[in-house]
Amino acid sequence: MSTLSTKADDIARVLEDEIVAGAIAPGTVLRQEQLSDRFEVSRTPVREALRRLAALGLVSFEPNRGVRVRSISPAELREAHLVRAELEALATEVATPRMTVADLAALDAAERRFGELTLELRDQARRGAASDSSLFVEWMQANYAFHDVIYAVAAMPLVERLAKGARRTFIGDRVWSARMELDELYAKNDLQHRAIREAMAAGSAAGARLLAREHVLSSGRLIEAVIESVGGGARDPSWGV
Amino acid sequence: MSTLSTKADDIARVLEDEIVAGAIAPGTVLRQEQLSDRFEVSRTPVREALRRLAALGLVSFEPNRGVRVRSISPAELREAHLVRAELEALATEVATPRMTVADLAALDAAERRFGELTLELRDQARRGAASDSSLFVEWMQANYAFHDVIYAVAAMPLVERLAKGARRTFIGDRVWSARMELDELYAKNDLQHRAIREAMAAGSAAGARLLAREHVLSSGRLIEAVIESVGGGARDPSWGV
DNA sequence: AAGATTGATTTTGGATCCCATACTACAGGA
DNA sequence: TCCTGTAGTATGGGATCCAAAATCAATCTT
Repeated sequence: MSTLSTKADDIARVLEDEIVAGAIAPGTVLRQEQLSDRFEVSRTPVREALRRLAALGLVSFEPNRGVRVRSISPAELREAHLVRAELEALATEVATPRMTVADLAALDAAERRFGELTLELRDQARRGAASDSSLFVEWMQANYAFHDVIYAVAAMPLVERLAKGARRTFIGDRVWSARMELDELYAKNDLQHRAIREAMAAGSAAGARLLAREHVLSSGRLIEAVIESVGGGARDPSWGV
Repeated sequence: MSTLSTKADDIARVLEDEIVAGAIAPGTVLRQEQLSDRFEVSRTPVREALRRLAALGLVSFEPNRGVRVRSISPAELREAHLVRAELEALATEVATPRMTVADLAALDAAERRFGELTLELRDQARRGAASDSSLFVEWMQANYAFHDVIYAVAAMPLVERLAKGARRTFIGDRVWSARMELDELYAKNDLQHRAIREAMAAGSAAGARLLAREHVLSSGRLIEAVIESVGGGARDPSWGV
Protein backbone atom coordinates (compact mmCIF):
# COMPACT_ATOMS: atom_id res chain seq x y z
CA MET A 1 0.00 0.00 0.00
CA SER A 2 1.23 3.43 -0.78
CA THR A 3 2.06 5.43 2.29
CA LEU A 4 -0.11 8.49 2.14
CA SER A 5 1.46 10.01 5.16
CA THR A 6 4.81 9.81 6.81
CA LYS A 7 5.51 8.76 10.39
CA ALA A 8 6.83 12.17 11.27
CA ASP A 9 3.58 13.74 10.16
CA ASP A 10 1.46 11.31 12.13
CA ILE A 11 3.48 11.85 15.27
CA ALA A 12 3.42 15.59 14.81
CA ARG A 13 -0.35 15.58 14.49
CA VAL A 14 -0.83 13.51 17.62
CA LEU A 15 1.55 15.60 19.69
CA GLU A 16 0.06 18.79 18.34
CA ASP A 17 -3.40 17.73 19.44
CA GLU A 18 -2.19 16.69 22.85
CA ILE A 19 -0.36 19.94 23.39
CA VAL A 20 -3.16 22.24 22.31
CA ALA A 21 -5.64 20.18 24.34
CA GLY A 22 -3.42 20.66 27.34
CA ALA A 23 -2.83 16.95 27.82
CA ILE A 24 0.86 17.73 27.91
CA ALA A 25 1.54 20.48 30.37
CA PRO A 26 3.50 23.53 29.26
CA GLY A 27 7.04 23.40 30.48
CA THR A 28 7.28 19.66 30.07
CA VAL A 29 10.48 18.46 28.48
CA LEU A 30 9.88 15.95 25.73
CA ARG A 31 12.42 13.17 25.76
CA GLN A 32 13.11 11.89 22.29
CA GLU A 33 13.74 8.31 23.30
CA GLN A 34 10.62 8.23 25.41
CA LEU A 35 8.54 9.44 22.47
CA SER A 36 10.27 7.07 20.10
CA ASP A 37 9.33 4.01 22.09
CA ARG A 38 5.88 5.35 22.77
CA PHE A 39 5.23 5.60 19.03
CA GLU A 40 7.37 2.54 18.34
CA VAL A 41 9.63 4.26 15.88
CA SER A 42 13.21 5.42 15.97
CA ARG A 43 14.23 8.87 17.10
CA THR A 44 14.59 10.14 13.56
CA PRO A 45 10.92 10.69 12.71
CA VAL A 46 10.33 11.89 16.24
CA ARG A 47 12.84 14.65 15.80
CA GLU A 48 11.35 15.66 12.49
CA ALA A 49 7.96 15.86 14.13
CA LEU A 50 9.41 18.00 16.88
CA ARG A 51 10.89 20.33 14.30
CA ARG A 52 7.47 20.84 12.89
CA LEU A 53 6.01 21.59 16.28
CA ALA A 54 8.83 24.02 16.87
CA ALA A 55 8.03 25.84 13.64
CA LEU A 56 4.43 26.03 14.79
CA GLY A 57 5.60 27.60 18.00
CA LEU A 58 4.31 24.80 20.19
CA VAL A 59 7.67 23.68 21.51
CA SER A 60 11.09 25.21 21.67
CA PHE A 61 14.42 23.55 21.02
CA GLU A 62 17.15 24.23 23.52
CA PRO A 63 20.29 22.97 21.81
CA ASN A 64 21.76 19.97 23.53
CA ARG A 65 19.20 20.32 26.30
CA GLY A 66 15.97 19.07 24.86
CA VAL A 67 12.66 20.42 23.70
CA ARG A 68 10.12 21.91 26.01
CA VAL A 69 6.46 22.45 25.50
CA ARG A 70 6.19 26.19 25.38
CA SER A 71 4.11 27.94 27.89
CA ILE A 72 2.39 31.14 27.00
CA SER A 73 2.90 34.34 28.89
CA PRO A 74 0.02 36.70 29.64
CA ALA A 75 1.44 39.08 27.08
CA GLU A 76 1.48 36.40 24.43
CA LEU A 77 -2.03 35.37 25.28
CA ARG A 78 -3.17 38.93 24.95
CA GLU A 79 -1.43 39.36 21.63
CA ALA A 80 -2.87 36.13 20.34
CA HIS A 81 -6.35 37.40 21.06
CA LEU A 82 -5.68 40.68 19.35
CA VAL A 83 -4.51 38.80 16.28
CA ARG A 84 -7.42 36.44 16.34
CA ALA A 85 -9.82 39.34 16.67
CA GLU A 86 -8.49 40.91 13.49
CA LEU A 87 -8.49 37.65 11.58
CA GLU A 88 -11.97 36.69 12.65
CA ALA A 89 -13.18 40.14 11.80
CA LEU A 90 -11.74 39.74 8.33
CA ALA A 91 -13.18 36.28 7.84
CA THR A 92 -16.57 37.42 9.04
CA GLU A 93 -16.58 40.39 6.73
CA VAL A 94 -15.66 38.25 3.75
CA ALA A 95 -18.09 35.51 4.66
CA THR A 96 -21.09 37.76 5.12
CA PRO A 97 -22.06 38.25 1.46
CA ARG A 98 -21.48 34.56 0.85
CA MET A 99 -23.73 33.21 3.55
CA THR A 100 -26.53 30.95 2.41
CA VAL A 101 -29.59 30.06 4.43
CA ALA A 102 -27.99 26.68 5.08
CA ASP A 103 -24.95 28.42 6.48
CA LEU A 104 -27.08 30.56 8.72
CA ALA A 105 -28.83 27.45 9.92
CA ALA A 106 -25.47 25.88 10.65
CA LEU A 107 -24.63 28.83 12.86
CA ASP A 108 -27.83 28.26 14.77
CA ALA A 109 -27.12 24.57 15.11
CA ALA A 110 -23.66 25.26 16.46
CA GLU A 111 -25.13 27.68 18.93
CA ARG A 112 -27.74 25.20 20.12
CA ARG A 113 -25.14 22.51 20.57
CA PHE A 114 -23.04 24.89 22.59
CA GLY A 115 -26.04 25.61 24.78
CA GLU A 116 -26.68 21.92 25.41
CA LEU A 117 -23.11 21.24 26.34
CA THR A 118 -23.10 24.20 28.66
CA LEU A 119 -26.04 22.66 30.51
CA GLU A 120 -24.28 19.32 30.74
CA LEU A 121 -21.15 20.94 32.01
CA ARG A 122 -23.09 22.91 34.59
CA ASP A 123 -24.86 19.79 35.79
CA GLN A 124 -21.57 18.06 36.11
CA ALA A 125 -20.22 20.93 38.14
CA ARG A 126 -23.34 20.91 40.31
CA ARG A 127 -22.94 17.25 41.04
CA GLY A 128 -19.48 18.13 42.16
CA ALA A 129 -18.10 15.44 39.93
CA ALA A 130 -14.46 15.77 39.07
CA SER A 131 -14.54 17.67 35.83
CA ASP A 132 -14.59 15.36 32.86
CA SER A 133 -11.83 16.51 30.63
CA SER A 134 -13.35 15.14 27.45
CA LEU A 135 -16.62 16.93 28.08
CA PHE A 136 -14.75 20.13 28.62
CA VAL A 137 -12.86 19.69 25.38
CA GLU A 138 -16.13 19.04 23.60
CA TRP A 139 -17.55 22.19 25.08
CA MET A 140 -14.59 24.24 23.94
CA GLN A 141 -14.86 22.80 20.47
CA ALA A 142 -18.55 23.55 20.35
CA ASN A 143 -17.72 27.12 21.19
CA TYR A 144 -15.31 27.18 18.29
CA ALA A 145 -17.72 25.44 15.93
CA PHE A 146 -19.62 28.65 15.41
CA HIS A 147 -16.54 30.36 14.10
CA ASP A 148 -15.60 27.33 12.06
CA VAL A 149 -18.77 27.74 10.04
CA ILE A 150 -17.70 31.26 9.22
CA TYR A 151 -14.21 30.15 8.25
CA ALA A 152 -15.65 27.55 5.95
CA VAL A 153 -17.87 30.07 4.22
CA ALA A 154 -15.13 32.65 3.95
CA ALA A 155 -12.97 30.06 2.22
CA MET A 156 -9.78 31.65 3.42
CA PRO A 157 -7.43 28.81 4.27
CA LEU A 158 -4.61 31.03 5.42
CA VAL A 159 -6.81 32.99 7.77
CA GLU A 160 -8.27 29.79 9.08
CA ARG A 161 -4.87 28.28 9.71
CA LEU A 162 -3.48 31.33 11.46
CA ALA A 163 -6.58 31.96 13.53
CA LYS A 164 -6.80 28.38 14.68
CA GLY A 165 -3.14 28.52 15.55
CA ALA A 166 -3.81 31.54 17.73
CA ARG A 167 -6.70 29.79 19.40
CA ARG A 168 -4.88 27.63 21.88
CA THR A 169 -5.45 29.09 25.28
CA PHE A 170 -3.56 26.59 27.36
CA ILE A 171 -6.16 26.75 30.02
CA GLY A 172 -6.85 23.63 31.96
CA ASP A 173 -10.40 22.48 32.47
CA ARG A 174 -10.16 22.70 36.25
CA VAL A 175 -9.48 26.38 36.04
CA TRP A 176 -12.68 26.99 34.17
CA SER A 177 -15.11 24.73 35.92
CA ALA A 178 -13.79 25.74 39.29
CA ARG A 179 -13.96 29.45 38.87
CA MET A 180 -16.31 30.51 36.19
CA GLU A 181 -19.95 31.19 36.28
CA LEU A 182 -20.77 29.07 33.30
CA ASP A 183 -24.19 30.53 32.85
CA GLU A 184 -22.89 34.03 32.73
CA LEU A 185 -20.20 33.12 30.26
CA TYR A 186 -22.66 31.25 28.11
CA ALA A 187 -25.15 34.06 28.10
CA LYS A 188 -22.60 36.58 26.96
CA ASN A 189 -21.16 34.31 24.32
CA ASP A 190 -24.58 33.42 23.08
CA LEU A 191 -25.71 37.01 22.81
CA GLN A 192 -22.61 37.98 20.90
CA HIS A 193 -22.91 35.02 18.57
CA ARG A 194 -26.52 35.88 17.88
CA ALA A 195 -25.65 39.46 17.15
CA ILE A 196 -23.03 38.34 14.67
CA ARG A 197 -25.44 35.93 13.07
CA GLU A 198 -28.13 38.56 12.70
CA ALA A 199 -25.68 41.02 11.20
CA MET A 200 -24.62 38.42 8.68
CA ALA A 201 -28.21 37.51 7.92
CA ALA A 202 -28.90 41.17 7.32
CA GLY A 203 -26.00 41.30 4.93
CA SER A 204 -24.11 43.88 6.94
CA ALA A 205 -20.52 42.94 6.36
CA ALA A 206 -19.19 45.96 8.22
CA GLY A 207 -21.46 45.37 11.17
CA ALA A 208 -20.67 41.68 11.38
CA ARG A 209 -17.02 42.54 11.16
CA LEU A 210 -17.14 44.88 14.11
CA LEU A 211 -19.19 42.48 16.17
CA ALA A 212 -16.86 39.60 15.46
CA ARG A 213 -13.89 41.67 16.45
CA GLU A 214 -15.46 42.84 19.66
CA HIS A 215 -16.58 39.31 20.46
CA VAL A 216 -13.09 37.88 20.28
CA LEU A 217 -11.63 40.80 22.18
CA SER A 218 -14.14 40.47 24.96
CA SER A 219 -13.65 36.75 25.28
CA GLY A 220 -9.94 37.45 25.41
CA ARG A 221 -10.46 39.89 28.25
CA LEU A 222 -12.55 37.29 30.01
CA ILE A 223 -9.85 34.67 29.79
CA GLU A 224 -7.29 37.13 31.06
CA ALA A 225 -9.54 37.92 33.97
CA VAL A 226 -9.96 34.26 34.81
CA ILE A 227 -6.25 33.67 34.75
CA GLU A 228 -5.68 36.77 36.81
CA SER A 229 -8.23 35.79 39.45
CA VAL A 230 -7.04 32.21 39.60
CA GLY A 231 -3.77 33.85 40.29
CA GLY A 232 -0.46 33.50 38.65
CA GLY A 233 -0.29 30.79 41.29
CA ALA A 234 1.95 28.00 40.05
CA ARG A 235 2.65 30.21 37.14
CA ASP A 236 5.67 29.58 35.10
CA PRO A 237 8.90 31.43 34.90
CA SER A 238 9.92 32.60 31.49
CA TRP A 239 9.87 29.51 29.36
CA GLY A 240 10.15 31.68 26.43
CA VAL A 241 10.97 31.70 22.81
CA MET B 1 32.52 26.04 22.31
CA SER B 2 28.87 25.80 22.99
CA THR B 3 26.72 25.50 19.92
CA LEU B 4 24.12 28.19 20.20
CA SER B 5 22.26 27.00 17.18
CA THR B 6 21.77 23.70 15.50
CA LYS B 7 22.65 22.83 11.93
CA ALA B 8 19.06 22.21 11.06
CA ASP B 9 18.15 25.69 12.18
CA ASP B 10 20.95 27.31 10.23
CA ILE B 11 20.02 25.47 7.08
CA ALA B 12 16.36 26.27 7.55
CA ARG B 13 17.11 29.95 7.89
CA VAL B 14 19.23 30.04 4.76
CA LEU B 15 16.72 28.13 2.68
CA GLU B 16 13.90 30.21 4.05
CA ASP B 17 15.61 33.38 2.96
CA GLU B 18 16.37 32.02 -0.45
CA ILE B 19 12.84 30.89 -1.00
CA VAL B 20 11.17 34.09 0.11
CA ALA B 21 13.68 36.09 -1.90
CA GLY B 22 12.74 34.04 -4.92
CA ALA B 23 16.27 32.73 -5.42
CA ILE B 24 14.76 29.27 -5.55
CA ALA B 25 11.92 29.17 -8.01
CA PRO B 26 8.54 27.87 -6.89
CA GLY B 27 7.95 24.37 -8.12
CA THR B 28 11.55 23.38 -7.72
CA VAL B 29 12.09 20.00 -6.15
CA LEU B 30 14.69 20.08 -3.41
CA ARG B 31 16.91 17.02 -3.46
CA GLN B 32 18.04 16.09 0.01
CA GLU B 33 21.43 14.78 -1.01
CA GLN B 34 22.09 17.83 -3.11
CA LEU B 35 21.36 20.10 -0.16
CA SER B 36 23.35 17.92 2.18
CA ASP B 37 26.53 18.24 0.19
CA ARG B 38 25.90 21.90 -0.46
CA PHE B 39 25.81 22.56 3.27
CA GLU B 40 28.39 19.86 3.95
CA VAL B 41 26.26 17.96 6.40
CA SER B 42 24.42 14.70 6.29
CA ARG B 43 20.84 14.41 5.17
CA THR B 44 19.53 14.24 8.72
CA PRO B 45 19.70 17.94 9.60
CA VAL B 46 18.63 18.78 6.07
CA ARG B 47 15.43 16.85 6.50
CA GLU B 48 14.75 18.47 9.82
CA ALA B 49 15.21 21.85 8.20
CA LEU B 50 12.81 20.88 5.45
CA ARG B 51 10.24 19.85 8.02
CA ARG B 52 10.43 23.29 9.48
CA LEU B 53 9.97 24.91 6.09
CA ALA B 54 7.02 22.63 5.48
CA ALA B 55 5.40 23.72 8.73
CA LEU B 56 5.94 27.28 7.63
CA GLY B 57 4.16 26.54 4.39
CA LEU B 58 7.14 27.27 2.20
CA VAL B 59 7.56 23.76 0.84
CA SER B 60 5.35 20.72 0.65
CA PHE B 61 6.32 17.14 1.29
CA GLU B 62 5.14 14.59 -1.19
CA PRO B 63 5.75 11.27 0.52
CA ASN B 64 8.45 9.23 -1.19
CA ARG B 65 8.59 11.79 -3.96
CA GLY B 66 10.41 14.72 -2.51
CA VAL B 67 9.76 18.24 -1.37
CA ARG B 68 8.80 21.06 -3.68
CA VAL B 69 8.98 24.74 -3.15
CA ARG B 70 5.36 25.76 -3.01
CA SER B 71 4.10 28.19 -5.52
CA ILE B 72 1.38 30.60 -4.61
CA SER B 73 -1.84 30.93 -6.50
CA PRO B 74 -3.39 34.32 -7.23
CA ALA B 75 -6.06 33.54 -4.66
CA GLU B 76 -3.47 32.79 -2.03
CA LEU B 77 -1.57 35.94 -2.87
CA ARG B 78 -4.72 37.94 -2.49
CA GLU B 79 -5.56 36.35 0.81
CA ALA B 80 -2.04 36.89 2.09
CA HIS B 81 -2.38 40.59 1.41
CA LEU B 82 -5.70 40.77 3.14
CA VAL B 83 -4.19 39.13 6.17
CA ARG B 84 -1.15 41.32 6.13
CA ALA B 85 -3.32 44.40 5.84
CA GLU B 86 -5.15 43.50 9.02
CA LEU B 87 -2.00 42.62 10.90
CA GLU B 88 -0.16 45.74 9.85
CA ALA B 89 -3.18 47.81 10.74
CA LEU B 90 -3.15 46.29 14.19
CA ALA B 91 0.57 46.76 14.66
CA THR B 92 0.35 50.35 13.50
CA GLU B 93 -2.48 51.12 15.86
CA VAL B 94 -0.66 49.64 18.80
CA ALA B 95 2.62 51.28 17.87
CA THR B 96 1.24 54.77 17.46
CA PRO B 97 1.05 55.78 21.12
CA ARG B 98 4.47 54.24 21.71
CA MET B 99 6.36 56.09 19.02
CA THR B 100 9.28 58.18 20.18
CA VAL B 101 10.92 60.91 18.16
CA ALA B 102 13.76 58.49 17.46
CA ASP B 103 11.27 56.03 16.05
CA LEU B 104 9.74 58.66 13.84
CA ALA B 105 13.22 59.55 12.64
CA ALA B 106 13.83 55.89 11.87
CA LEU B 107 10.75 55.89 9.68
CA ASP B 108 12.14 58.85 7.79
CA ALA B 109 15.50 57.19 7.41
CA ALA B 110 13.93 54.05 6.04
CA GLU B 111 11.97 56.14 3.61
CA ARG B 112 15.04 58.01 2.41
CA ARG B 113 16.95 54.79 1.92
CA PHE B 114 14.07 53.42 -0.09
CA GLY B 115 14.17 56.53 -2.25
CA GLU B 116 17.89 56.17 -2.92
CA LEU B 117 17.59 52.56 -3.87
CA THR B 118 14.74 53.36 -6.18
CA LEU B 119 16.99 55.82 -8.00
CA GLU B 120 19.74 53.23 -8.28
CA LEU B 121 17.34 50.66 -9.56
CA ARG B 122 15.95 53.09 -12.11
CA ASP B 123 19.42 53.98 -13.31
CA GLN B 124 20.22 50.35 -13.67
CA ALA B 125 17.09 49.80 -15.71
CA ARG B 126 17.93 52.84 -17.88
CA ARG B 127 21.35 51.47 -18.62
CA GLY B 128 19.56 48.38 -19.76
CA ALA B 129 21.78 46.33 -17.54
CA ALA B 130 20.52 42.90 -16.72
CA SER B 131 18.73 43.45 -13.48
CA ASP B 132 20.97 42.86 -10.52
CA SER B 133 19.13 40.48 -8.30
CA SER B 134 20.87 41.55 -5.12
CA LEU B 135 20.03 45.18 -5.72
CA PHE B 136 16.43 44.24 -6.24
CA VAL B 137 16.37 42.26 -3.03
CA GLU B 138 17.86 45.22 -1.21
CA TRP B 139 15.20 47.44 -2.68
CA MET B 140 12.44 45.13 -1.54
CA GLN B 141 13.92 44.95 1.93
CA ALA B 142 14.20 48.71 2.10
CA ASN B 143 10.53 48.87 1.27
CA TYR B 144 9.85 46.53 4.15
CA ALA B 145 12.19 48.36 6.51
CA PHE B 146 9.59 51.04 7.07
CA HIS B 147 7.14 48.51 8.37
CA ASP B 148 9.82 46.77 10.38
CA VAL B 149 10.28 49.91 12.42
CA ILE B 150 6.61 49.82 13.26
CA TYR B 151 6.75 46.16 14.20
CA ALA B 152 9.67 46.83 16.49
CA VAL B 153 7.84 49.62 18.26
CA ALA B 154 4.62 47.67 18.53
CA ALA B 155 6.56 44.89 20.23
CA MET B 156 4.18 42.22 19.02
CA PRO B 157 6.29 39.23 18.10
CA LEU B 158 3.40 37.10 16.95
CA VAL B 159 2.07 39.76 14.64
CA GLU B 160 5.54 40.35 13.31
CA ARG B 161 6.11 36.69 12.65
CA LEU B 162 2.79 36.16 10.91
CA ALA B 163 2.97 39.32 8.88
CA LYS B 164 6.47 38.62 7.69
CA GLY B 165 5.38 35.15 6.78
CA ALA B 166 2.63 36.59 4.63
CA ARG B 167 5.04 38.94 2.95
CA ARG B 168 6.59 36.68 0.41
CA THR B 169 5.40 37.74 -2.98
CA PHE B 170 7.25 35.22 -5.09
CA ILE B 171 7.79 37.79 -7.74
CA GLY B 172 11.03 37.63 -9.60
CA ASP B 173 13.05 40.75 -10.16
CA ARG B 174 12.73 40.58 -13.92
CA VAL B 175 9.00 40.89 -13.68
CA TRP B 176 9.24 44.13 -11.79
CA SER B 177 12.07 45.88 -13.52
CA ALA B 178 10.72 44.92 -16.90
CA ARG B 179 7.18 46.02 -16.40
CA MET B 180 6.84 48.53 -13.70
CA GLU B 181 7.12 52.20 -13.73
CA LEU B 182 9.39 52.41 -10.77
CA ASP B 183 8.88 56.09 -10.26
CA GLU B 184 5.17 55.78 -10.12
CA LEU B 185 5.35 52.91 -7.70
CA TYR B 186 7.82 54.75 -5.55
CA ALA B 187 5.77 57.91 -5.50
CA LYS B 188 2.68 56.11 -4.37
CA ASN B 189 4.48 54.10 -1.75
CA ASP B 190 6.26 57.15 -0.48
CA LEU B 191 3.08 59.18 -0.17
CA GLN B 192 1.34 56.44 1.72
CA HIS B 193 4.28 55.93 4.02
CA ARG B 194 4.41 59.63 4.73
CA ALA B 195 0.74 59.72 5.50
CA ILE B 196 1.14 56.88 7.93
CA ARG B 197 4.12 58.54 9.53
CA GLU B 198 2.29 61.82 9.95
CA ALA B 199 -0.73 60.11 11.44
CA MET B 200 1.52 58.37 13.94
CA ALA B 201 3.36 61.58 14.71
CA ALA B 202 0.01 63.22 15.36
CA GLY B 203 -0.86 60.42 17.72
CA SER B 204 -3.87 59.31 15.73
CA ALA B 205 -3.91 55.58 16.26
CA ALA B 206 -7.18 55.11 14.43
CA GLY B 207 -6.03 57.18 11.49
CA ALA B 208 -2.69 55.43 11.24
CA ARG B 209 -4.48 52.14 11.43
CA LEU B 210 -6.74 52.91 8.52
CA LEU B 211 -3.89 54.29 6.46
CA ALA B 212 -1.70 51.26 7.10
CA ARG B 213 -4.50 48.94 6.12
CA GLU B 214 -5.22 50.81 2.93
CA HIS B 215 -1.54 50.96 2.11
CA VAL B 216 -1.08 47.22 2.26
CA LEU B 217 -4.29 46.59 0.36
CA SER B 218 -3.33 48.97 -2.40
CA SER B 219 0.13 47.49 -2.76
CA GLY B 220 -1.52 44.11 -2.93
CA ARG B 221 -3.76 45.28 -5.74
CA LEU B 222 -0.71 46.64 -7.50
CA ILE B 223 1.11 43.33 -7.31
CA GLU B 224 -1.94 41.53 -8.58
CA ALA B 225 -2.12 43.92 -11.48
CA VAL B 226 1.52 43.38 -12.35
CA ILE B 227 1.11 39.65 -12.32
CA GLU B 228 -2.05 39.94 -14.34
CA SER B 229 -0.45 42.14 -16.97
CA VAL B 230 2.69 40.07 -17.17
CA GLY B 231 0.26 37.34 -17.86
CA GLY B 232 -0.32 34.05 -16.21
CA GLY B 233 2.28 33.22 -18.82
CA ALA B 234 4.50 30.46 -17.53
CA ARG B 235 2.09 30.15 -14.71
CA ASP B 236 2.18 27.04 -12.74
CA PRO B 237 -0.44 24.38 -12.39
CA SER B 238 -1.70 23.65 -8.94
CA TRP B 239 1.36 22.90 -6.88
CA GLY B 240 -0.77 23.13 -3.95
CA VAL B 241 -1.66 21.94 -0.54
C1' DA C 1 4.85 1.88 -33.69
C1' DA C 2 2.47 2.44 -29.39
C1' DG C 3 1.82 0.66 -25.11
C1' DA C 4 2.70 -2.59 -21.32
C1' DT C 5 6.35 -4.93 -18.50
C1' DT C 6 10.16 -5.64 -16.02
C1' DG C 7 14.64 -4.70 -14.25
C1' DA C 8 18.22 -0.95 -12.82
C1' DT C 9 18.95 3.48 -10.68
C1' DT C 10 17.61 7.23 -7.76
C1' DT C 11 15.80 8.99 -3.80
C1' DT C 12 13.23 9.03 0.11
C1' DG C 13 11.87 7.30 4.97
C1' DG C 14 13.46 5.19 8.78
C1' DA C 15 16.87 2.68 11.89
C1' DT C 16 21.17 2.34 14.03
C1' DC C 17 25.49 4.04 15.49
C1' DC C 18 28.90 7.40 17.26
C1' DC C 19 30.41 11.49 19.32
C1' DA C 20 29.81 15.96 21.78
C1' DT C 21 27.52 18.30 25.33
C1' DA C 22 25.08 18.90 29.49
C1' DC C 23 23.62 17.11 33.99
C1' DT C 24 24.71 14.40 38.47
C1' DA C 25 27.20 12.72 42.16
C1' DC C 26 30.85 12.39 44.75
C1' DA C 27 35.31 13.60 46.64
C1' DG C 28 38.69 16.71 48.29
C1' DG C 29 40.28 21.13 49.84
C1' DA C 30 39.67 25.97 51.75
C1' DT D 1 30.38 23.61 55.93
C1' DC D 2 30.59 25.06 51.54
C1' DC D 3 32.74 25.45 47.35
C1' DT D 4 35.00 23.30 43.47
C1' DG D 5 36.81 20.01 40.43
C1' DT D 6 36.18 15.63 38.26
C1' DA D 7 34.42 11.21 36.80
C1' DG D 8 30.31 8.99 35.14
C1' DT D 9 25.83 8.97 33.03
C1' DA D 10 22.12 10.47 30.28
C1' DT D 11 20.63 12.74 26.23
C1' DG D 12 20.79 15.25 22.09
C1' DG D 13 22.96 16.23 17.34
C1' DG D 14 24.60 14.31 13.39
C1' DA D 15 26.48 10.49 10.32
C1' DT D 16 25.94 6.25 8.26
C1' DC D 17 23.37 2.33 6.82
C1' DC D 18 19.31 -0.24 5.06
C1' DA D 19 14.81 -1.07 3.00
C1' DA D 20 10.89 0.43 0.42
C1' DA D 21 8.99 3.30 -3.00
C1' DA D 22 9.29 5.72 -7.24
C1' DT D 23 11.40 6.97 -11.56
C1' DC D 24 13.60 5.72 -15.73
C1' DA D 25 14.99 2.73 -19.52
C1' DA D 26 15.22 -0.90 -22.21
C1' DT D 27 12.72 -4.75 -23.74
C1' DC D 28 8.86 -7.34 -25.06
C1' DT D 29 4.18 -7.80 -26.81
C1' DT D 30 0.58 -6.88 -29.83
